[in-house]
Amino acid sequence: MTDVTFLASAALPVVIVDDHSIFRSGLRAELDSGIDVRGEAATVDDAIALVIELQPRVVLLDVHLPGGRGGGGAEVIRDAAPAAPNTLFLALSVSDAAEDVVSVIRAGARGYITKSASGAEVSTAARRVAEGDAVFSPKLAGFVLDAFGAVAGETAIATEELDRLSAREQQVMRLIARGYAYKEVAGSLFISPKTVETHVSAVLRKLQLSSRHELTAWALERKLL
Amino acid sequence: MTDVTFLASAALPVVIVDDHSIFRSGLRAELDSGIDVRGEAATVDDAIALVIELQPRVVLLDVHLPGGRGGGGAEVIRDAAPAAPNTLFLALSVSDAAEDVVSVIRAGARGYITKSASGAEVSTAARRVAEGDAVFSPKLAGFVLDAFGAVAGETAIATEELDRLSAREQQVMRLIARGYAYKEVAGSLFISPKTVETHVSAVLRKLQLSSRHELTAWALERKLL
DNA sequence: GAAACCATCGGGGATCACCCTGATTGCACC
DNA sequence: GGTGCAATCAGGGTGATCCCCGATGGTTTC
Repeated sequence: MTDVTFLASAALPVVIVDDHSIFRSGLRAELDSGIDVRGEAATVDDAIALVIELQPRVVLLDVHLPGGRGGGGAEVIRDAAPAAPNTLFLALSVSDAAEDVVSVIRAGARGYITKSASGAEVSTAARRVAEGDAVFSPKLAGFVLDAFGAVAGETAIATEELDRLSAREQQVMRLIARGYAYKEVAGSLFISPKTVETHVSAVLRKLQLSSRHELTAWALERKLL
Repeated sequence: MTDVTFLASAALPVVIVDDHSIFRSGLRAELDSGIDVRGEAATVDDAIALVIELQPRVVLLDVHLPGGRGGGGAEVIRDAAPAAPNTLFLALSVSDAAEDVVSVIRAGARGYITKSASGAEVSTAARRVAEGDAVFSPKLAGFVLDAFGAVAGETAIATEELDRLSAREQQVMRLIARGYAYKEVAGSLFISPKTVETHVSAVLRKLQLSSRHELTAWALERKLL
C-alpha cells in the first residue's frame, strides 16, 4: 500500500478516549486531514458505549481512565473489542511504565505511544495501526523486543549438574519435580515405590538438595519441565 | 521530532545486505532521497566487514545469506554490532516464518519487514528504526505482540488471583513456595505451625491447587519469588 | 577378577504434609 | 447486636516423605 492510494482513500475514522478535555481538543486540532475524529469519550463506560456505537477503525485510547471497574484503557479494549470486531486500539499514555504497557497490550492494543508525540506522529501511528502494523514509541521498542526475545529464546542449555545423574535418576527426578508421588512415579515406570525412594535420595544427595520442594524449584529454574 | 526537522536533516546513511544483486539494485533505485546507500554486501563475511568499515546508521539486512558460519543475517548482527555501536539493523526477508523472525530479533534487529514492501515503505521503516522505533510488517505485528503478551502478561494476571489471598496468606504462601517447612515458616513469622497449616490450606483452596509442589510451580511461573 | 558404579527391592522409623472439626479474638459493616 | 471475615490456635488422623540399615544382580573399568 503506497502513500498515494492512502491519501486518495477516505479519511480514517477514529475515536478519541481521554479524560482530559484539553488534551482531546488539542489532539483533535493537531491530527492531520487524513484522520476523521468521529467522537470522543472521557470515561471507561462512555468509551465502551461509543466505540460499539460508532465502530471506528482506530481508537486513540488513554491508558489511565476513570470509571468502569478501574481497569482503565485495558478495560475499554476488553469490553468493547468483542462488539467492535473491525476496531483497532492505539494506546496513548504519559507513562512508559512496564505494567501499563503490559496491561493494554495484553488486552489487545496494537500499539503504544507516549503523549509527547506530535499530532503528525499520532496521525501516522493511527494509519499504521489501521494497516495492521504494531506501533511503539522508541523508548518502548527495546522493552517489547527484549520481552519478545526472552519468550522466543527459552531453550535451556547444558547443565553439568544434570550429567552427574544417571539416566534413570534423571527420569525419576523429572517426575518428582512435577509433583508426582512416589507411588505414581513407581506406577508409571513399572518399578517399586521403594526403588523410586532410592533414586530420589540419590538425586537429592547429588544435587545437594534436602527436599522434593527444592527439587521442584531447582528443575523449574533450569526449565527442565 | 517532526517531519520538517526530519527532512531538513542529512540523508540517512545505510548499507544494503542481500545476496541477490537484482534485488539490491532495485532497492537502491526505489529508496527515496532521504536514504543514502553507502554500500552493498552479498555475503555474511563481506557484510560484517562493510558494516564495521562504514558504520552506517541502518543496515537493510537480508535474513538468508550465504557465507560465514551459516548463521545468515543474525550472524551479521552478532559479529558486526559490537564493532558498530551506533548501527541499527532492519531485517528484510521473503519469509515470515517464526524461526527466522526469532533468530534475527534475538540477535538484535530492531525491525523485520517482508520484501513485498515498496521502496517508500522500506525508506520509512529505515527512518523509523533510526529513530529508535521497532518496525514490523502487519503480518508479523500480531505474532510479536502475542509473544510479548505471553511473556509479560503473567505478572499482570497473577495479581488478580493474588488479591484473593489475605495479606497474611500471601506472606505464608511465599515462604511455603520457597520450600520452607511449616515449622520454619512458623518460626520466622512467630506463630504456631498449626496456624501456618491453616493458612496453607486456605491458600491451596483459593488457588485451586492440591499440594505445595503445585504452589511452588504456580509462584515461579508468575515470578513471585 | 576385583572395584566401582547402576538399577532394583525391602524393613523400620521419624518427621512432614494435608485434611477435618472444632475454638477464640478482634474488626468492620449494616 | 448480629453477621461475616481474618487471624490465631488445637486435637486427631492418614498418608507421604526421607533417612537409616540392608540385599541382589548387572555393567563397566582397570
